[in-house]
Amino acid sequence: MPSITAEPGIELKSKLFRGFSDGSRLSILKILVEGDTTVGEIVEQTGLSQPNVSSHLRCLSECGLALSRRDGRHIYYRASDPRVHKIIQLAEELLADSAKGIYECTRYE
Amino acid sequence: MPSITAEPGIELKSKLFRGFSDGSRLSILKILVEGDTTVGEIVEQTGLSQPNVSSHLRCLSECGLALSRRDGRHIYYRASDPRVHKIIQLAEELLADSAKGIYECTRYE
DNA sequence: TGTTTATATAAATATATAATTATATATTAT
DNA sequence: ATAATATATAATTATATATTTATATAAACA
Repeated sequence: MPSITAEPGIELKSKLFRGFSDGSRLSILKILVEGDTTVGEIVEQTGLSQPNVSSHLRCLSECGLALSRRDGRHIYYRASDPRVHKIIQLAEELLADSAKGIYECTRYE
Repeated sequence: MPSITAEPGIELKSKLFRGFSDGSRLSILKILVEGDTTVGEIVEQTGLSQPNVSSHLRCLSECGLALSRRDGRHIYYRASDPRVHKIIQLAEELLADSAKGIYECTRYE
């Protein structure tokens, strides 16, 4: 990523946003901000395959957006910080105001 | 994207976050939230190639995160909404805190 | 009008990532 | 110890996307 004045940590920040930038992960995050949830419940609620959910959860954990704890054979996941919820809410507000423009967005380069 | 209870608009929201989810775009956004900037200035400040910047600007515009206006042969871009800045700030805070948490961690349990 | 400057687009390539299928690990119960 | 349940990992495939190089458009100016 060639960049002259690239602020240090910019890659880290963009990685953080990747947690939110996929439909499956965002659905999962929206469940996690409501509270502790097992992988199985997430699988049920999203309709995604179990390995797929597991893979996304790993990504979210590594990015610092989710935390987990084991209880018996279940593993409970939750959002790591209330700001995860705030970020989603801000985006939803922003989107509500400019939804029309984004409808036509099909490219991401 | 197989999803049972996928909230309507979830794909749209995740698309919005894609604007932030790439290092080059995030660098550009951080410039845009400071105010009107020409493409040339962005190219200079980021060190990215002109076509690359142009391409990212198009994405940001289509996603509703940036607006533009032409003035002579220059085109000025800016963030579309103050919430763009807020979202970035929240993410930075979140990262700073989780980094701090790791830094301050002296116990290994 | 022709040239220079500023920005956008197109084509090609390389890389990243999401989802699937199959399998492994960890915990509890029998 | 074995089976059942819950979750994670690996390998594969398919698709998305970032970047480069080359070219096109649009405005200002000589």
